[in-house]
Amino acid sequence: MKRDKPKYKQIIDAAVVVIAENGYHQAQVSKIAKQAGVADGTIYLYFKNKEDILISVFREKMGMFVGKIEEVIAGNRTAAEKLLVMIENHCKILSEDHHLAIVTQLELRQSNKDIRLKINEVLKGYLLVIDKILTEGIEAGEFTSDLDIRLARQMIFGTIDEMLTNWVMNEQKYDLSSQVPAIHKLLLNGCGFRN
Amino acid sequence: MKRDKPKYKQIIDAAVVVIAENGYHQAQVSKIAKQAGVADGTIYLYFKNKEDILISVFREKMGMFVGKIEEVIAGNRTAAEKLLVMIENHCKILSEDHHLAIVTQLELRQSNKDIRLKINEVLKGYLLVIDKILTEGIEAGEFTSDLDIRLARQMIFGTIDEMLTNWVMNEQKYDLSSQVPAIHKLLLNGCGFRN
Amino acid sequence: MKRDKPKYKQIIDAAVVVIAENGYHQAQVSKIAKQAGVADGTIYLYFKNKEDILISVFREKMGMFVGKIEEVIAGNRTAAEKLLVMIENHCKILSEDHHLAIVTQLELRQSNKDIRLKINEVLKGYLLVIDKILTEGIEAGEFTSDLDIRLARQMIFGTIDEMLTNWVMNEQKYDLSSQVPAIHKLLLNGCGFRN
Amino acid sequence: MKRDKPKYKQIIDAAVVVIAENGYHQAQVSKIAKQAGVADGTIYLYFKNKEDILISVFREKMGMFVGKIEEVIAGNRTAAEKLLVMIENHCKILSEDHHLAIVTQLELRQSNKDIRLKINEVLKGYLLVIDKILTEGIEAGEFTSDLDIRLARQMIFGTIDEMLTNWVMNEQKYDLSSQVPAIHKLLLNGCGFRN
DNA sequence: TATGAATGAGGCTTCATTCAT
DNA sequence: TATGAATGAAGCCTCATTCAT
Repeated sequence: MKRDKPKYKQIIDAAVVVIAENGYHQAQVSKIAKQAGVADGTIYLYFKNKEDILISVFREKMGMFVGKIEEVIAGNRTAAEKLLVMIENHCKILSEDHHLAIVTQLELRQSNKDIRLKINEVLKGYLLVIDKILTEGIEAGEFTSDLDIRLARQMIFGTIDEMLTNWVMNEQKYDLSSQVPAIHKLLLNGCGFRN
Repeated sequence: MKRDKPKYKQIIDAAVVVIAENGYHQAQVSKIAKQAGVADGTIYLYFKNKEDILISVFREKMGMFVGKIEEVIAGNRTAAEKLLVMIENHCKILSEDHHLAIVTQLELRQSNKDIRLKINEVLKGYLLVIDKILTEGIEAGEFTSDLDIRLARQMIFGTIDEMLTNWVMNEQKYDLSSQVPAIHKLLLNGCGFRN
Repeated sequence: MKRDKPKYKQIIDAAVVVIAENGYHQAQVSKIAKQAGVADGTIYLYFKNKEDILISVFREKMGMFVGKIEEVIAGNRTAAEKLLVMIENHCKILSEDHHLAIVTQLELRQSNKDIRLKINEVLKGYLLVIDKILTEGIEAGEFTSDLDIRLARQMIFGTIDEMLTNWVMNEQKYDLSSQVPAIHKLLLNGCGFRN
Repeated sequence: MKRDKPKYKQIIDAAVVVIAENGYHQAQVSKIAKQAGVADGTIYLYFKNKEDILISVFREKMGMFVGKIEEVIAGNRTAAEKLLVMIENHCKILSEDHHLAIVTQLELRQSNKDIRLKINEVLKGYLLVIDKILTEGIEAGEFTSDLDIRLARQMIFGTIDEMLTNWVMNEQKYDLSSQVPAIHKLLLNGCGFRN
């Protein structure tokens, strides 16, 4: 499998660096190849085309992302706690990788509709995690029973995303983690939380 | 003033149609000119360059937008009511202009950093409306007094934006207005609403 | 006759200023119209097209030029004296009109072959003055009798032209008139002068 | 080094042909590529932009030019002889390459100020050759000791240039070489030659 | 005569992708 | 597998000229 070979990951990582440092529209295949230390043509032994690189970037990084979040969530019992560690870890991962933060919050959004549709496919894993927390929360009586899961999910995802995008656009100047409790509380309230 | 001449608006409207129907990256100046019923060169009597067209589209439409919302809000007393009519009208305007919905929620986001920075300038007007509602709500005791206005604004804007983007990406198949009360309730709860 | 109307000269003079200050390729018709204080379309009531403006600039200015030189030459007796006052006056006219110097020595040379052929037609008047001096000089025994008039004319014109172009390219920093005696002597020697 | 690769010279030569046959302003990059037998994009692997092609044409050809002249001059002893072979060879090279003659005498002069400044840099090599001949001639007593080298250089260069331009504008109809002795004599006289 | 808004043709350059080695 | 030289399609913008007023 190509995805297991070292050059595959090498190219993905190079793409993240190049996109973060040059911007989406200035991330030419030749720049990515140079950053990865391979020839332009070599890229095409591992990826079908440029679009495939971009989607793969998102899939690989987001996969790691969702995996990590599912892992940490598992160690908690209540929906409220799970929501908290989800937000905490989301913020933590992006805080620790500034390049990745720029790429996912700003640059990859400039891609065209086709690519964004495929990115949305990848995002579904994250949305499922949210849905699961919401379902559990309702069942456990933590959240109001008339909660519209789809809308609540949009609130949770939209709020976190907006907060992160603002943070990145402000050049990641302030500390993200200090905002987590307040955001958590806003979202819990939104979901009609009572304990 | 050029902005008052009929051809200015004619070109802006043509741009919205062309971008919505062809996508951001396929919206060539020549297509916009053709749609507007003018020669290519005529575009440049009213706009400095292509970037200027795109920013102007956003500014004109968003300006109308914020103006409309400020207007309808003025007729209401409580922050909760104001928030409701704001969401209602936001949804109503986009529901009535599918092309505009596609352009603002999907296509213009593909623009480069320069254009997006200018678009963000325009968006500030909308964010100020939200802030005003929040401040009034806190002062009136409708919202919890320890509400972080910046985070609450990010929640409100992020949630509405995410809801709208989902709606547009689902090809505007379902009715937006029916979701407004539930979203309104989610956001009110988030703000610690009590009456 | 159009050439006698005030706007004709007004446009010619505007063209000299615009070309000198902006360069040949940046001298748009609209700039010339603005400088002349007329509308773009008015230009075309006095000139067939842009090429006609440029050729007219050269014809009007060069005509004045050759007229002036013929006039001052007439007051002298020997070919050597005539050559001297010709060079003196050529330098004097350009020294007194920096814009004209830039236009004739640098900018109009960027015109295409068609225009340059027509400019050469105008230049013939100047070359005839040189030829006349040379013929008189030979007949009077001042110049060597085996002088090839065509080549000598090329030497005289080429030398003066090169000197002037160097002066203009050096931003007219040094005094032209002080070089006249030395250039005069070089050219007289070239013609085999003896008195 | 790109300049040593065969395609570099191939494109330079194609540019000379295209400019000579179509004129400076009709020498599109695509025409040059076609004449060179390469794709349009290939041009940009060897040249930064169109301006770079034009300057390179002049530098390569003029470099060859000055090199050749320095070479043949070296085999002569007196300044008068050196001046003669310089003129002879200048005429010979252009006589043997009609395209190059058109390009250097007529077409490249239509370029804008930036390009001409860079062309002038290249020309300095030629002017230095002239200066060296003049200095040697004065030291050897062949030329008058009060000769102003700068003005004499302007005479020599201006005269040769004017003669060549006339020849090219007359469509190279007459034989250049037959004029060389007379021009040589004119210039020697101008320099106060005595042997 | 005078205006000036409108026209529309034309070319340099980038960059994803291929393929001979 | 790996290379990297070569390809070629595609679009923004300028500006001389016209013509309805």
